[in-house]
Amino acid sequence: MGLAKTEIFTEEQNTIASMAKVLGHPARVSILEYLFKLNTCVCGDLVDEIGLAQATISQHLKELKSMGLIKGSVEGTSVCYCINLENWSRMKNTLAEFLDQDLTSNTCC
Amino acid sequence: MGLAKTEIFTEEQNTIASMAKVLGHPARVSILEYLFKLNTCVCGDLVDEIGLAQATISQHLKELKSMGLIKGSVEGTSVCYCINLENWSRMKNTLAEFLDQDLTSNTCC
DNA sequence: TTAATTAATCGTAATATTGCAATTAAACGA
DNA sequence: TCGTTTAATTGCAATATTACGATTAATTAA
Repeated sequence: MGLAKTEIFTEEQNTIASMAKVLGHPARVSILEYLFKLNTCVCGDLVDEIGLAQATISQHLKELKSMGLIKGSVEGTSVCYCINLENWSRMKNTLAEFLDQDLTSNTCC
Repeated sequence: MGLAKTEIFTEEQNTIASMAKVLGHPARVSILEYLFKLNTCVCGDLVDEIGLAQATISQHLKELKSMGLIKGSVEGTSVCYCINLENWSRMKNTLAEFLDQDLTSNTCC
């Protein structure tokens, strides 16, 4: 079907999955790393930095924005992007909690 | 195209993306949480536990197995699954390193 | 106003993902 | 052996994702 049956899972499970999903493409990972590395807003040069067409980058930026991980502000003819630290932190905590699960004992395998 | 241009990204970026991708579906999140909760191998009852068809569960298990996050051992007519702790830990560290990026200063936004 | 620049959006093609019914394969018990 | 049980695989349909050319919208500079 191509459509996940979100209604049979918990809110938490759907949240974790959608957070992970937005990180599930190397272009978006690359964009995020670049924004962190620059440590400031990035106006324009994302298309040059990553080797994808302008329309494709714009689409990935839209997904990152819709998950709240980045924010963009219009600056003249260009748009400046940067990490949304509050939401990034929220995501980090949610995913870390999931990843930090541990088995106290591993009785069989 | 539907096909990610993996060749233009770094090995690390592709690794992070593929790890995140496998966590990007609530059914797989649910399976992993169940395996952690039970704290032991699970033989069979995954289909009852999660409300998806047997073929669908089997497919998700296959993806988790191919990423090395779980391992299954044949136990008579059924198959027992459990978390692969070494690989889980590896993934946790890789993703944590990515998520722990921080901005020392946020000069513009 | 007009041209130039930049990024979003639209439209489209190719591929991937999700889900399930049906079938197959493997192992056990009678 | 034969039926039963369990899970993998196959085949298919529906939807999602990725990518990009072309267009549009918005802003600036001349």
